Amino acid sequence: MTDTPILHIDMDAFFASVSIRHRPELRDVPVVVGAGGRGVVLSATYPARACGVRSGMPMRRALRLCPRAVVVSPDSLGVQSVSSAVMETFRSVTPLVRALSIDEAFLDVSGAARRFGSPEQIGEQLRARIADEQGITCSVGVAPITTVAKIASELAKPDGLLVVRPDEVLGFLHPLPIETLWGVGKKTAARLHRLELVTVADLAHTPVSTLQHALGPVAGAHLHRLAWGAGSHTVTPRASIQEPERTMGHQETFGRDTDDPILIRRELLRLSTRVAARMRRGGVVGRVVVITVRFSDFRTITRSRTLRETTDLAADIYAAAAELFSVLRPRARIRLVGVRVSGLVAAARAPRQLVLGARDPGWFEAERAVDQATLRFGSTVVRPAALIGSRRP
DNA sequence: TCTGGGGTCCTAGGACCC
DNA sequence: TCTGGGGTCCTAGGACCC
Repeated sequence: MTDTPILHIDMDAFFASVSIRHRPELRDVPVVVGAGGRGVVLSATYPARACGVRSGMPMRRALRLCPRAVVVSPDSLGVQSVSSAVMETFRSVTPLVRALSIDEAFLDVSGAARRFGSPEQIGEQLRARIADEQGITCSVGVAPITTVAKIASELAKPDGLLVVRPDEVLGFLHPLPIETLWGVGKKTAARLHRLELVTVADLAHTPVSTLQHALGPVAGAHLHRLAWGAGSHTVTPRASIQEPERTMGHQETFGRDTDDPILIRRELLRLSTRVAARMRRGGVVGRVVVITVRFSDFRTITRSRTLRETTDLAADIYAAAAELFSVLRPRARIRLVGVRVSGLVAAARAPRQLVLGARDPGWFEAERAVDQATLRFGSTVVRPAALIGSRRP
């Protein structure tokens, strides 16, 4: 046992680093990863950041700030396979790995001390291995609790490692600005600033009731605990069968705002088809269909419908999505539509209801055949008739 | 400077049931 | 006649994270 067993490991500028690995001549050039047109910056190398480019920024603005930047499309990079390889490297040290996103994970290394050394040594070994095997750098936070390890890795960036020992936790946390805490974004920070709270110490020494009044009972109590160094002392890997993802969805911004209902319905069908295929691949079914509509003024609404039975069929998902859209009667032009299914459960565990007049089982067969054909021949081979010959605007 | 796409979790009101 | 309290589900929106 060690007293600082939690590692948080975070790749440095992940997408941008992978693009440099592919094209070493870009090493000292500003590189911006993202889609063109109306996209935003996914990731930028440090030379690009020196020009003021930040992730989340509209691409157009980034290129205005840094006209000589090289733009790389994220699709071409194969980041998923790099991510999988990195996670495998983590698992070679401990089974207690929890991926938080494509490029970061928590590790509990308390059981790995005898084979690999102290948490700090393990962190350095993993950094060296990832640099060696993947050609990218990462940063590591080492702490007794998850929340603190996460902050430590952020402060260690780029290409660093930071250890926070148990007796250092409060001394480490309290001088930090409140925005550093996980879950404190723009709006929450603004509310706290109105109470003249600036540092984590300020937060810690404010009565819980005051925070709850400002932020709500759950968020207020949660932040107060975080300010006193609360967090998990261990890491539970996600067991995909018992704990499937809770929602799955896709959305897409049109190249140009539109009010053409045929175009919009066609897009809803395309998105429904993608979501359903992914659900079947993941072995999940769901009951709640949610559509998202974003208007040209960026106002965004959602509409949802709970189905009588769970499904993983595009036909069901699209039927609900189209029905939800048809009652909207939007007046403004539309910028984006999305389709999402929530209330997901593992298909094997879903209650099988025998309903009178139940759906023709032919649908199951048809959509599974599509899955098979797609697997063998690619996604353009089989698709709904309404999508044939269509190009997105 | 005109703002992506993938998610998670919380809140709050109303329906409905006991 | 003017009135309860709790629990759960559904729906919509919002904040946040990467």
